[in-house]
Amino acid sequence: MVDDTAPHPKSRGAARRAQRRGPTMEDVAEVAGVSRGTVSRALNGGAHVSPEALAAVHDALRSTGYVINQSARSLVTRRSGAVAFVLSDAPDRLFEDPVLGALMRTCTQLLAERGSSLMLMLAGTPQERERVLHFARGGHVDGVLLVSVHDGDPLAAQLHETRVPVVVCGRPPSRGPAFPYVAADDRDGARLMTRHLAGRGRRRIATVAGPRDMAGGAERLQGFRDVLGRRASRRVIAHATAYTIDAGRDAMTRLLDTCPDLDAVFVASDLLAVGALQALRHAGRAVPADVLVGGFDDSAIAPATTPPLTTVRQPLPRVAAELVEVLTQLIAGRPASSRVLPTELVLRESA
Amino acid sequence: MVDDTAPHPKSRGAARRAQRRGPTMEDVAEVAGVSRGTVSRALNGGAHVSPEALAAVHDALRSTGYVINQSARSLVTRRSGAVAFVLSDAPDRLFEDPVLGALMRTCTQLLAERGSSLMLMLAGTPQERERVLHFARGGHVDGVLLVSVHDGDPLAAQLHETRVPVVVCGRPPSRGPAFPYVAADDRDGARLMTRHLAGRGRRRIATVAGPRDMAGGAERLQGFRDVLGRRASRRVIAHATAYTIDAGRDAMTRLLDTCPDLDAVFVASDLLAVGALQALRHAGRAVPADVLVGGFDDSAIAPATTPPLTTVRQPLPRVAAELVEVLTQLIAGRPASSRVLPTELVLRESA
DNA sequence: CGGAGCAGCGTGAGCGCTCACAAGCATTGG
DNA sequence: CCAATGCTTGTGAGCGCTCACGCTGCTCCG
Repeated sequence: MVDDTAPHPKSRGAARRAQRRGPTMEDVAEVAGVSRGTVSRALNGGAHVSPEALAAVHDALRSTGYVINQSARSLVTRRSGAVAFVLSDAPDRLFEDPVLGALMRTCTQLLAERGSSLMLMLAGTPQERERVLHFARGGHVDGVLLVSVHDGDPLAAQLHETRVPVVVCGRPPSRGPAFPYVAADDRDGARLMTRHLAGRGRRRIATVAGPRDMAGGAERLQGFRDVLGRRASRRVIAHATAYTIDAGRDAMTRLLDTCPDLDAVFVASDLLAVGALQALRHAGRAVPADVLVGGFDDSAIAPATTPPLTTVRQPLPRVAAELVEVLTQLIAGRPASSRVLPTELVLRESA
Repeated sequence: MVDDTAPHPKSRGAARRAQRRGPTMEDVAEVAGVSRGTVSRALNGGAHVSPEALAAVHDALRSTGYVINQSARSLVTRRSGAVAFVLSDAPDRLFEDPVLGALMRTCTQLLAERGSSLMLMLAGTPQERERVLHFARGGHVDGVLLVSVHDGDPLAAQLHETRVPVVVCGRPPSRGPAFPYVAADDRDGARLMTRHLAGRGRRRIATVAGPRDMAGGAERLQGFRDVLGRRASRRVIAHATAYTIDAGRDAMTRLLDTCPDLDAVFVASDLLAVGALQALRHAGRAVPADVLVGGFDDSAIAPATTPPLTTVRQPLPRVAAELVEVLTQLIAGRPASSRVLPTELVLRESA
């Protein structure tokens, strides 16, 4: 025997009711003894609703276990309630860097407080980029948080055309579209660290700089130069090809080659510094005795290196907060401007 | 018939065009010279559509720049096209562990291939958990990927009541709801490592086990015991309180206290091992000369420790693939069973 | 004391899509 | 040569919500 209460695959019409779909606004209205419109108003801030009606609606909400149908709402409001967190870097980045994790986590939290959700999207390949664009154009997301943008990234320009609100995390390339951005003060942070290194009496200070095609790295290098002036010769600068441990090791190895007498090194990110420490150890240089090492980010890995890494703290929670704030403003149609947040030196044992 | 120049009281048509909303399916249909229905069919697999109509629709799609309105579609299909990636652990976890990053990345990619997106949701606090439940009940997500579940996590049971498809990553608690899960073979991996340690002639082998309230950790401990038998006394086991560097350091410190003569240690995760290495260094024990250290996960940090960490590889890309596969099956209404994937030993210098 | 103004509420008209249905047409077999 | 069959297509009816509008009944001022 077939249990006729079981949802039959074909008979949509009638069985639909039988199928457990949640209560609708109409159901809530009936229970509360008001109309759909009043329930809707109550749900959206409660303006122009009498206290009694409001209370009745809230009771009904609870007793029916009503959950709003976001699709129906989005259909008319044209707001999806979601934000894309777009990683335009090579996918490996997410794989390693704790900074990204921290950022995502805080953004997710703050977005949730505002009733929005975070959609993770990768944009490393052309197809992935096309998908992001598609989402933006189709209104599947209300805004985009663009993370780790390289110079010449085609996504930024294309995103600009969709007219979807975009905020960039970190300083964006100078020649891309002028999106508002939120960044730590990379240049000043680099100055802080370089000054610290010089202040410890080191004479031959080198740097492992970030990838050439990322604006944040350029800022950090500039800060380094600000302090060292002409002493910041080519010889003491090695560019990493990416923000990874391996790239840090490679760059440090090159540096030891071009500048064997270095006695301090400012490394443009903690992850790079992990690699740099490896290279130094491999070369038999003691840290901090022979060589002082300073990182950047104060990511979760910094206290765990050998020796613990002296670094420059990016106020990541604040970066996330401002990112969400700026994007929220933009989504609400209000203009918003870029923000640069102060950094601070965190002293540990490596320098 | 209808005089379209006549000012119809509610003539939205004209105003709509003025508002620059994207083209709708109706627009595409008009351009293609077919009906809405045909466009819809063409978009959804193209069954029962003539080749000519299909071609016309595709041209029209391109020329109009049409993007489907996901809300409208979801409203009727009751499919959101999104999956929640729920982190039920303390938020810090995401902050640190590269394993999670790798998992998220691969899941995002694979989900995208299937036309779905990944929503990151935290579930550390009661409010956050409520939000996840709300999403599940409201159909805002088609399914849930539940990561790092503790024993007694209330979310799992509540999620079960919503009848939303759920897949657990890692072995779930034994007494929770019986969701399908995808996990690495923790027990066998632990055996592999323990045998390796014993095979190198070490006599006093200890272990830093995972938190007591997580099933995966229990499995790893069991594998350790399988090999060591009665030698796996209480004295050689220290439980970490979480999968973090700090917890690893603490546990290792305790271990050195209760079992000063240990000459090898199996640490239940790479992140814990980073902490353990610190503690050993601090205690003046050389690795691997005095103490062999074996980790678990083969996360991005493993090759970067000092010395590079010998560990057990979890096939993370496969875990992610199976996770997505199982969830897809479940969402399609097909039953799916749990999967346990093989692990392998990765030899580096620490053991 | 009458009407303007307004808060509170209900109603109708969609938002853009999918799905069932029926109609149209070509193909095939009896 | 017509009925039966199957493929292709168009159409109507919503999915559950918001929003503009209009109605009611009250307050308040001229």
